[in-house]
Amino acid sequence: MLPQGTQRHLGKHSGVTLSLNVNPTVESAVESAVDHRKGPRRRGEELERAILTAALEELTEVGYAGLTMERVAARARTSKAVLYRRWPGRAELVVDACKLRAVSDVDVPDTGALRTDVISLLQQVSAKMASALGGILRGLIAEMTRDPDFARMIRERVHTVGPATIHIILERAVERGEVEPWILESRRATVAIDLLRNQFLLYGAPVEDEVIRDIVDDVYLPLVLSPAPNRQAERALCDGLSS
Amino acid sequence: MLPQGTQRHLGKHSGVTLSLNVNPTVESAVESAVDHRKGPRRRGEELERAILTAALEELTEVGYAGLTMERVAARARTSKAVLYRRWPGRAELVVDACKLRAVSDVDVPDTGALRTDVISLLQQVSAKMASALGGILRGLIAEMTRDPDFARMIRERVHTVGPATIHIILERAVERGEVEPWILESRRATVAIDLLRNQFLLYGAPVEDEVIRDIVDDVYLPLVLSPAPNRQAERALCDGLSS
DNA sequence: CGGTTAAAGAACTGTCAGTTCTCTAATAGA
DNA sequence: TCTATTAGAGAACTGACAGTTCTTTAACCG
Repeated sequence: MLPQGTQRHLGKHSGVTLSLNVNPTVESAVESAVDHRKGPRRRGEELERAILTAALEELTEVGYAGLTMERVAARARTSKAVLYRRWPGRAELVVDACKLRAVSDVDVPDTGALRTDVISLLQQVSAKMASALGGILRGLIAEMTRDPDFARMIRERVHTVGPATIHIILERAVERGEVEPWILESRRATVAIDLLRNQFLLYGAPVEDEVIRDIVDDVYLPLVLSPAPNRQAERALCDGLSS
Repeated sequence: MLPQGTQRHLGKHSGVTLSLNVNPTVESAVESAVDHRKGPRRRGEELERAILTAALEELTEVGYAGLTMERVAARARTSKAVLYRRWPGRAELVVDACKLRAVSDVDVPDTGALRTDVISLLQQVSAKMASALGGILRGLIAEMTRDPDFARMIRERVHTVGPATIHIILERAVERGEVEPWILESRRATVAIDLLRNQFLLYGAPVEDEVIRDIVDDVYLPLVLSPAPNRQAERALCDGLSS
């Protein structure tokens, strides 16, 4: 309505009003209707934690696409300007929020056999997808798909499930002689995680144990295990051991 | 500012203004400043095609996430209300726009051998991803990831690359004896397309022929071809045939 | 205590979703 | 041809939000 420049003039008008200390009743009435800036303020880490926590709560409720700076600020009971002093935009804020919560962290299984390692890993990831984090993950994966820059940011700054974890598992399998070393450089290495992600995105969570075993036994193990004279017999032996 | 109800009153005021036909100069000045509703109008299919074309152009320039009803309407030189008379929201408009352009259509290859069929299909898809459609595809895949309802809408109403096409190819391979019938029901069937999509989403377009051959020869064929006494010898034979 | 920094809140401009209203170009039917 | 109906085009509206600027004043430090 009025140009931005005239705000200063209005501020001076407020100053004039505040000079009416001779009548406390009038001053309180004016202040109550206009300005609420008095009160305890947070600074530094305490404030940032409150903001990141609010962001995570918004992520859980509305996903990445639905998250707004305005609502994060309101939830954290701070002002948008405070957010923009620290984070240039939504993406950076969300990345930091995910780091706080360790959204993507999993334990590296070490069961002594490749099959059970991979099944354990996929089960961990599936459980995470089925938790309150599932919606966050879906939104993050979608945004990574849409925006390669965001994907890079997440990969660089947030530890992600995938290549790193699966490679550790495969390295151990190589040491045990279950897998040949060239598999580590092959596209085959990450197929299990690729298919699990696919399943999650197409059919939602939870991904049942049966599906996980199918991915591992039907697709992944035939791809990565060292050649054997009779593959079907080997599979039957694995099934027997797991029962 | 004023309640919606008072619009009617303003309209009546306009009517009063238009009654000043006795002075054409005054009327032209008032009309030029107020209302531009005179002029030829499109109806039916011509109008819908203009809208869908505008939507496709916006999709190409800004992707799904950046597309707005307001800008589609402006680009099609129509009003938002006209859009909302036909489509409840963005998603439905975009789905119809993609149908118009046959965004996802590919020809089903029939080369006489599974390997060359699959390579041809993946090359077709890769070329499409590298075209102006690549950005549209990226945006659509992201939105399908984010919103399962949107994914269902796309799958039901737009012919999509993937399961259907690969199944036709596999059925022919079954008839030729290259593939056993149980593969059609297995998760293995769609692994090639899954990995191609992965490659596109992680590393962009184009997906090089070398990568496609890697996906097919290293991962897919070992998974789906009928067992043979010596797989390596068979692979060498295929390589020889393609040279 | 005084000066500086930055938090909290207000206010601003512009864009957009979704909606309602008005004027009037098309169309259909008598 | 005329009349009534439909719907297109544009205007205007409310509310939400991005990003920004300004003001007041709570913290903090020397």
